[in-house]
Amino acid sequence: MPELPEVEVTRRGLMDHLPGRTVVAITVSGHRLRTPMPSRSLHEHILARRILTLDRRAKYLLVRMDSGAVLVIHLGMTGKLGLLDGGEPRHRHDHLILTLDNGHQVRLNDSRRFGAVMVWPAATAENAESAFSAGEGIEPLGSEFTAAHLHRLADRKTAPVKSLLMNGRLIAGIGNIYANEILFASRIHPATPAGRLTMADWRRVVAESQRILQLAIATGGSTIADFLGATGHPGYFQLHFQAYGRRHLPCPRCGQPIVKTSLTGRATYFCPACQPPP
DNA sequence: CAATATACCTGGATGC
DNA sequence: TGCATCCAGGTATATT
Repeated sequence: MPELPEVEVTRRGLMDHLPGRTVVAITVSGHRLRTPMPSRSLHEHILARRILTLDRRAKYLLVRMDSGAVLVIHLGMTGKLGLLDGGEPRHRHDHLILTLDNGHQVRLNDSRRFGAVMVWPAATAENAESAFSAGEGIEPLGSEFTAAHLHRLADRKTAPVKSLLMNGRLIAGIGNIYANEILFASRIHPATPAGRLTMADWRRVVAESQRILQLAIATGGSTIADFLGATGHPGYFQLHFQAYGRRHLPCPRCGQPIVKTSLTGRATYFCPACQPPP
């Protein structure tokens, strides 16, 4: 579910309520997510600690504790972080529950269990974070995200430009929905070999990525099945979709029916007229 | 090294 | 209504 905008919306929602709070109880489900739930580390390094702030890197949320330890949460495909009053019954697929000193709870609910929870203990957190961050791509809303940089990244690459946009080791946070939307707005066919894009193409990709991701954040992210921000509000960016999920519907620009294909195993939507094949 | 396949899971939609 | 099948926002690993 969640790509960069949904994770950022979640982060902002939690920022209003978590900093300053102390974690007074931790409950985990018996299940493993993409990685085993680090129950021991959670109790050793997160329990009884105060939350300082929350950051985001790629699609990961970093919850920074006053001890210097960091709780890292990834939402996978179906993960949601919700803020609850507390006292509510445990729900199916609640895999991590942090109870705060004001009685409220933060719950990670993830039916498909593709999410992940990790803990970086204070003693090694700096190294862990550098290593982690080095493995993630550049931030689309950061200063490194320039046409020149992308042009260099794509040099001589024959993989489809859509795959490059979605390759988290090169570019962080762009998943299937936003890759489709960005390429539609940039008028670039998703299957175009990445190395064939011109500087002018990349300038459009940069501008449209920033515009679309920021608009998505401002509208609360995309709610397709059941994404809710931390405060329980749905997102509305799906109302702005121009291509994603619109097979057979008219292209908002020229009226031709949107086509759906599969690229690298992912659903791919585009307008055959506005995004001519390479 | 790059492209592709597969695996991890549940649940909703669709079709018979 | 029941059952089988397909599909889904992500990512790591193995295999060509």
